[in-house]
Amino acid sequence: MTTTTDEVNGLSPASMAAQTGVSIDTLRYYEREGLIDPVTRASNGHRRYSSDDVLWVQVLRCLRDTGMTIEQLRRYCELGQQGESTESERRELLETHRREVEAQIDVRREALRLIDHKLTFYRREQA
Amino acid sequence: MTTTTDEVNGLSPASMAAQTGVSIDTLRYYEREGLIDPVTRASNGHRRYSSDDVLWVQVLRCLRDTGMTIEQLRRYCELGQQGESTESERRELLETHRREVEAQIDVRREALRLIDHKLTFYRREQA
DNA sequence: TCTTGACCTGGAGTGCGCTCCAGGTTGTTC
DNA sequence: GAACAACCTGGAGCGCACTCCAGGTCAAGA
Repeated sequence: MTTTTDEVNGLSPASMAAQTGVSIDTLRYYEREGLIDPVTRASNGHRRYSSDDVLWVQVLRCLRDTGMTIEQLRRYCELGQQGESTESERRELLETHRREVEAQIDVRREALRLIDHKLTFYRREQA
Repeated sequence: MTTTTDEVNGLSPASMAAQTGVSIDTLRYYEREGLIDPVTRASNGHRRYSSDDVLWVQVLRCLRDTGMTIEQLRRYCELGQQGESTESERRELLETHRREVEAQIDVRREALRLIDHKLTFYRREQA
């Protein structure tokens, strides 16, 4: 993750992968799928990711990690490209996902209860 | 989910699916994969699920819903079949998964923060 | 000049967890 | 006794999100 002088105009794919935790292949895949705007290139055609790209990929990762699908993310990106008129739809999309994430937390809290119940059983057996 | 008199000796696959939220196909799949002990059969060869089966499938569902893989669940089941001597390993497996679930909750809490941040932005724009 | 390494492209392959299908049996209903 | 519904089996197929691959370009170092 050492930033070389080559990277004054953006991060190399390898550095980007290191910074975001998203593999080079996956970064290219996201770009193909329209989840990342076409990345600027160095003179040799290699990608150079901007700091905005870093922030955006971190958002993507956050949303993916919480179960938003590629399809939904693509929709969200499309709306972003279509300008301000789509803001209310984007907001709705996020609000829907927010409820989804809260539901996921509830499921997991319930799971913890069940696991703890089982664990007290195992611990009793072993005492 | 109406319990017919036919089902005094156990639930039909359809009722089981209704009760657990796990499809008939998936129930068979779990049985094939060793996640459910071979289910008792009616005289015509049809499965009859016991109330213990119901409880167990609910546990399976809970663990699956929180990301435990089929492979891990199979391991857990194998240990269960091998008797008391495996209890400490089962406990470890659950404790590991417990930590996993807590990490999932943390990821989701972070996601909520990010989503809320974005939402305040959209709401400000719209005000 | 040759090699090496990081990257490029389009497209094929992979792993997981189901989900569906064809062809068959059984039991009930008209 | 014909039709229908619910189930059975082994095995094929599917959708998703990557992940890998072959074959190529380019720039820097020995």
